[in-house]
Amino acid sequence: MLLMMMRSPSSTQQDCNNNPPAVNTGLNLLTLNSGISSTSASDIHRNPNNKLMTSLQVELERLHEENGELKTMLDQMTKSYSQLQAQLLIAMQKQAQNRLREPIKCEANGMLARQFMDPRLSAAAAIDHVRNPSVAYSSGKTPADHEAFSSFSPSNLNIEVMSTERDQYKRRLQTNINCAEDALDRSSQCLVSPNHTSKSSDPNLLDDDNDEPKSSTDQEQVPVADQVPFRKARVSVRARSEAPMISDGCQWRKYGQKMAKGNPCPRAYYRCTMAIGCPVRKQVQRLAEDKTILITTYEGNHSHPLPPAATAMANTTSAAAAMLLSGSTTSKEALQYHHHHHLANSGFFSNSQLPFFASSMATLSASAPFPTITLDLTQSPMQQFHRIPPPSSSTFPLPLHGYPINHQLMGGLGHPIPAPMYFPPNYKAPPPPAGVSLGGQRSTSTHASGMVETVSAAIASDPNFTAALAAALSTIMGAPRPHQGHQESININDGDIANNNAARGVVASTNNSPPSANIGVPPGFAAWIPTASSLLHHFLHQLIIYSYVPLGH
DNA sequence: CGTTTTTGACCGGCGC
DNA sequence: GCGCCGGTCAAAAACG
Repeated sequence: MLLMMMRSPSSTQQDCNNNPPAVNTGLNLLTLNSGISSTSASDIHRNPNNKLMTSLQVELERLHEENGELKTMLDQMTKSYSQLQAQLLIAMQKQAQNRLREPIKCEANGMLARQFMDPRLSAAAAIDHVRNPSVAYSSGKTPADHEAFSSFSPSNLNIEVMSTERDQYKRRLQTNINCAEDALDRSSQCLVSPNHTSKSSDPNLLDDDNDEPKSSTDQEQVPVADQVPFRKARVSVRARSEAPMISDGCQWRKYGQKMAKGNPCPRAYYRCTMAIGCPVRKQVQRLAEDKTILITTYEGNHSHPLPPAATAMANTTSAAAAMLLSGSTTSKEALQYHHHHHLANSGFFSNSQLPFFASSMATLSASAPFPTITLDLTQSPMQQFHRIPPPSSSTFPLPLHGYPINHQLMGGLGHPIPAPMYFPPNYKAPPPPAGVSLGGQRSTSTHASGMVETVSAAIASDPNFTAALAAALSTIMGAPRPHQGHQESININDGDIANNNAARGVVASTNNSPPSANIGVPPGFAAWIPTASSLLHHFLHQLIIYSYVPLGH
């Protein structure tokens, strides 16, 4: 597309004018090409070599930059598209299995694991699991990806899927399942209804305003995505900071401030201003008990390309939200990770490959109105070691590399918080620098991904986790089957996630990939365990990556 | 002068 | 219905 515009500026400009400026890149290219045509006419005659070359070089540089932006936007659009197709696939599988199985029964405690299920996210995980083993942290795609993926056409599935989803929704209502219908927010995740995707590729259509059905016809034809409930997830980050706001790589504009009940410190509301219509918002408030702790709560997914500094953060929050919504960690009562148990039983500390690290805690809160995952970066390892998870949340330890100290996050208060350094998602942490005190732990070179494996294995090896996972997945699949044992199913032993065939990447935030040969998903329940496990796996990986995000801009 | 922040008003959800 | 509360809006002020 860019080449065409370069070769034929006039026709391109006309094309851009003919089309409504739904896509931002169209406007950018229009400006770019206008610049080319305006500078070339007179300058060629005056100074045919120098000026022309200079202007061409400048324009070429701009072209490269915008090309990169276009690629990013295309990635996002492709991501949404793949998620939609995943949704279709899982709906078809559901239909096939629902015909063979009995209706879903509620759990004994009344809290359905399904409460935090978003079938679309799980479906995205599932299809990614099937499509590509190397999907987890790869945002790059090849033309072969799209070509192969395009063969996975949903067009012939639409009618059947929609009827299935409708029936499923009715059944859900009839069984009085509290499925969080009251907390719809389709904009908070990069998922759109099929009609949206088919009509436009503009990522801005993920906004709230575009979620409403345009007509009764649309409502009839697309009842699935518009009616299936969608939980709004939040990701909260606790960090010690004297600054009024922790810089996370994005640009924010304050649009409100309120005094929250029970807290003398006001709560500030920020909106992302990196793109018009970006739905992402965040709240910043100091903890009432400890005013040195800053609580930043993120909500929504960005509808625009992010700077490198913000990418990891966004991936983290997105992955956390996706994980929360996907139900991989299930409900508050159903699953509590007592990390003492993990530490004792999984060799969490005894692993000789683990260096000194600052531990962080991720707390999954099921409290209304929104499920929230809290990343606590304020506590020292020992504090967390003795910390008791709140009864309404699920907590598990998150090891974060402890060198060097993040003074921005810590606010100079002496708690070892991971250093803010940005690395690409598939980055492997370098070995600790020589001379770094490991606090009594053995000093070895450790990769972040290796730590992910350890923690993931620790969590996944918990029988409670597996049981809850089985319950959660069973709600997706329709009915549980006796799985083949989590240890066999969860094969997390390779630091390179892309090569891990057992735990294949599956989070909504990063999932564009070429499909694998085995398109069909095995209907067995055991096949789904690695998928959910990889969600957890990915989440942990992202959390560790987040510990390297640079602060400040 | 354009952008950002401030701040009171407004709105919707929820409980009583 | 009323009040409380969280969240958002928007006009005015402040800022660069």
